Amino acid sequence: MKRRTIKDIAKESGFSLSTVSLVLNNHPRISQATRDRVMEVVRKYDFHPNSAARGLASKSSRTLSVVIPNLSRVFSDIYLGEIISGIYERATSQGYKILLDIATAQFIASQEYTKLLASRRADGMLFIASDIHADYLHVFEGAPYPFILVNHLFPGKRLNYVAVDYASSARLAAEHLLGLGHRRIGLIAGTNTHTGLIFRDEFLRACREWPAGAADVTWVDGGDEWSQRGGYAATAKLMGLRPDLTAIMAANDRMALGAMRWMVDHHLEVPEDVSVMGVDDIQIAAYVNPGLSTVRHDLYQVGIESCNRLLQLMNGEIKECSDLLPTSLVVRGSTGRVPAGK
Amino acid sequence: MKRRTIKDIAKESGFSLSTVSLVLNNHPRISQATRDRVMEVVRKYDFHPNSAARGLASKSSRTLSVVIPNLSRVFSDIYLGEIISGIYERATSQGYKILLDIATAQFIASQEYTKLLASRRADGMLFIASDIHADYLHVFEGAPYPFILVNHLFPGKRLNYVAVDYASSARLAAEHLLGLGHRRIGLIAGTNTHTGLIFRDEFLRACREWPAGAADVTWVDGGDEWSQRGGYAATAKLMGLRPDLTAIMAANDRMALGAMRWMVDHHLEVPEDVSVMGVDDIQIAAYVNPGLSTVRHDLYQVGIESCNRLLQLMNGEIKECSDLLPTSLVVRGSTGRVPAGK
DNA sequence: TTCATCGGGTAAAACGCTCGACGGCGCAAG
DNA sequence: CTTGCGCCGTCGAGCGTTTTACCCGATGAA
Repeated sequence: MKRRTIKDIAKESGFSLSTVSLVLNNHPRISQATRDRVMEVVRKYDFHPNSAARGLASKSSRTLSVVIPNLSRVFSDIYLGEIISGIYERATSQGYKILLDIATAQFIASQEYTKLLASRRADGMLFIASDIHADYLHVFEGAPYPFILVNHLFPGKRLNYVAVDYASSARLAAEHLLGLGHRRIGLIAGTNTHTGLIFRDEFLRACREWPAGAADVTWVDGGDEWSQRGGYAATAKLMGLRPDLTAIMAANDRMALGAMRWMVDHHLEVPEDVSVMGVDDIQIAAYVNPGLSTVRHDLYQVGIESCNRLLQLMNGEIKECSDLLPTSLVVRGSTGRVPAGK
Repeated sequence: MKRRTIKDIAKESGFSLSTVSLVLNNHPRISQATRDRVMEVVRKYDFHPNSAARGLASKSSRTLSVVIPNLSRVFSDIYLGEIISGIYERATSQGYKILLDIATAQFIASQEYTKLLASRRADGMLFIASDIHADYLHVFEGAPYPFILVNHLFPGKRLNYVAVDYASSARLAAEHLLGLGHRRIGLIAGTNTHTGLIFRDEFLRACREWPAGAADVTWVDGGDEWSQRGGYAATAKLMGLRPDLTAIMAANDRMALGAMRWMVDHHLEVPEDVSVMGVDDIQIAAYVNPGLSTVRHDLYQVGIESCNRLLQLMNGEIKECSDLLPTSLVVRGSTGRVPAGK
């Protein structure tokens, strides 16, 4: 069966090639009557224009590249799911498709991130995969291609980004704990991303400069995967170092859940003995017992916004972008006033 | 900055257009000397051939469409992640890219699944998103396009598929529990997929026909999301109906974890009071306490194999495919002999 | 010496669509 | 009755590759 082309539609409908093309692209130049006649034939043959030909002629692939990290359990991370859903929603609504890539060693080594754009396979790129070591991204400085770092940023590099405001999260969290009277706090940080470092540093700063008296913060690394396991191990370490801690602050909810689990396993009550706080407000945070106090990061919104910005970059509406999205405190049962006499 | 084309490379290297093209496609026709001369220029300009033009001329997009379900927390399902990783690995190794789509209502309603292939945006489709209601897939019967159902199947429809052998899983699980002496078993089934139904029916059959005496199986639905929450609720229901159950069989590990959680909350020991068993062998199954006995489903392999089959379908090596992948029993601590006197 | 063969390269016709330039026609204004 | 202008539609020149013939010169056999 021969594949149909726009030519067949033209012949059958009695109009010219160009007319059919214009109809298919909803060009206002064409009258409703003509449009109807053409569409009738289009529908009759269930015709769909060849996208390669379209891409070639129009110089646009109507495709966005999305690069996700190569963590073993990457998909199990709700974090990513939310972002991708947001991106998908936005991209689809604008007629764009999503080309998915995983930032494997191979992907990086063969510079696929450049090829994708240079070969026009994708019109722009949303990079969710960066950690602190992604120096190769410097090729995107100076914006040779529409490129956005999603929920990450590199201080000092001129790379477009859309991210949650981790510094503000750190402040909200610190103020909450300090306000409850905590002065000996354990911090489980993520140090393999710049956003993680920003969070840590701002949290430490806020605790140091608290008007009602500085807090004593001990911090440890929660591991590169920001996982429950990592949080558990980090908590063990913290409590070993400082058994007198009254609060644990984890840089994300999953690590916080690990911390809570450690408390249960060691017969410590949350928040009576130790308060535990996370960041992100993942779905399960509301369901654990006690509910996890956290700072809400709207990752879906990050996805939406990144995609928006990328589209704007692509059609020249903006030249660069460095958005920080607001966060908000979510107080649940896992944090409480510092125990009397502690 | 003008975009370079193959023409520029031809001019600069002193060869013809066709020669450059042949070089770029590793055609044996060209001598090593020529190849080197051309590649030198290619590298000098960091040239990457336009993929739309390629696609148009070669009639292949070198892209595979992957459609995933529209569950709210779909990405948090390790199940999907494993499959996609497998697909990605295989596709990439063959020079194919992945076009990701989510089976939203919109996606279905606008028949994107057809458009994608008809417009040649993708050369083939891997459909992971099907549930029992996906009747619209009938358009793929008779193989108008390379299409494979991943880890699902529709009895009675001639649709290609690659799936884990759920019937064999059911038998392995049943034999394990029956062999331990259990005769009053609660089954948490998933009924929104055909594979789920196959599992349930085969499990019931195996229990009915057990040589050493049929078991009494009570089954309930675990909910459409096959989630921990669903498993928890289903367990509550089962234990309400039949407080004398000695074993709970869940159609996947996540529901089994929900069941174990219910036991903990109700001060029942696993497996001393009640044995609990799952299916899939997700990563966490080995880490819970006690370890979850389960039937191992190698979802990564399902991804690899589906992609393999799709590629074979695409280049005509096979005409259809209905693969069932083997499963194996994994015994951990959550199942034990039926309690004495019960 | 002649001629078939072959390795290695080239010319040029697709591939199927977009879009800017162009033009015919009818109607209102001059 | 011209002229000008808008509205609708058409012409046709690309877009950047792939790929099928075809060509040419060297080589070896007859």
